[in-house]
Amino acid sequence: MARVGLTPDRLTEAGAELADEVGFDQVTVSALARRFDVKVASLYSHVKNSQDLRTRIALLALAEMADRAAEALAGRAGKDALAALANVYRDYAREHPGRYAAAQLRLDPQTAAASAGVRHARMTRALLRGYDLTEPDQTHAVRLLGSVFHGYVSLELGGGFSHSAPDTEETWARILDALDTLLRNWPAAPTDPRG
Amino acid sequence: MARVGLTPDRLTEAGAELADEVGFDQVTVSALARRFDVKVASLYSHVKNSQDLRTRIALLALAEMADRAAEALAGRAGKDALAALANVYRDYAREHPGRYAAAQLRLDPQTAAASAGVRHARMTRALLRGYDLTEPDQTHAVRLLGSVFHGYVSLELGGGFSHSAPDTEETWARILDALDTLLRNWPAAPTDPRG
DNA sequence: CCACTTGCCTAAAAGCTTTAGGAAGATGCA
DNA sequence: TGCATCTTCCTAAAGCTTTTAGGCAAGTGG
Repeated sequence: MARVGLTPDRLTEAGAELADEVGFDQVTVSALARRFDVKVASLYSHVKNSQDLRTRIALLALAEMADRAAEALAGRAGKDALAALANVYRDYAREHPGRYAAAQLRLDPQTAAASAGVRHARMTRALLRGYDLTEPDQTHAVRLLGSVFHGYVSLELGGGFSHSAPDTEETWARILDALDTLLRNWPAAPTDPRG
Repeated sequence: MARVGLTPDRLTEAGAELADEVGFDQVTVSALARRFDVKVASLYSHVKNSQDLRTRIALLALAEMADRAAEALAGRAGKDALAALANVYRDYAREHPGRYAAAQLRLDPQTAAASAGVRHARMTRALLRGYDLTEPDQTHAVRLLGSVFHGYVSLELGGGFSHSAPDTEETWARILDALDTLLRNWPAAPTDPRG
């Protein structure tokens, strides 16, 4: 009785909040039921199982980040755009660590293809149009940017850079500088080992 | 009866193998007990709890990677050393995905300080002595390398680069090239926004 | 050979996941 | 309004994991 009004979307949203509060791997069907003050089994009418719930949270996070990225990129080009996109990821991870962790969830190919992940790839490619890269190199650059953004954000979030002296703000700025320089002078052909 | 000869080290090693086979997050005290054909409670004499087990696996992975890195760096400098170190991480992650995942486990500061993590940091710094970087920049470069290595490896491992056209081998080579170039011409001061 | 330590065991409580089937609230149609 | 139906949430129950407490037997040392 006293229907609470559960829906897959409400559960996903609440699951995302829970993830940000206690960590993505602590998101459990039980915890979510507790949060709605409802019996555990009730959730299984709205969500297939635990994995399904986690996948939905991942998709939500990817979509939210893509929305932010699209807004940040609008009207920007070159280094401005680079910094804007990079900051979207970093800021999102800081504001929503659980959601960010969710976005790293390995999705099966079909789900991934239907996710906002493809928007991310497209936006990174769009950003690179501000630099002079032809096709094979553009893909390499997309992958480099993805690696740096994800690697930096996850190391920073995991405390990998704590305690050390120059603050991470400074490092972040310098890395964006470096990436911009690199993209503007992308080393052409595979260089000879004895360069 | 029939003592199996459990020790913390044997459990850790077996846990690492299990992680590589079924994924780090599937490493459970129960599964490990099954593997030794022993009752679950028996493991609790050797390992404090589930978290303790996971931490031990993480420390093992960090140490193994550090050993490989030390060997790979011996006698190398410059781009050779850069590629050698980078490949240690990439190869380790491919050979031991579960252990690599374990190495990302967030450790509490004390444990982290006593781990092989500090050797990794030292080796990256040593590698950078082959390039001309003075102190604040050196730290920035350490963080950049850490980000790229970790980011690339984890995206590649997670299938983030699958399906696309230029193969990842090629991209990896180009990224190492790019990093080498970047480190040799590290952009000096914070550049002006309108560079 | 006896005392002691250690290693693995049984037992049990507590939490999470998932399925099956029931009952009350909402909805739709006459 | 009245009744059938569907939906939402519930109880019950089985299975798995974690963790603690206490017991017996296998090695170890004197």
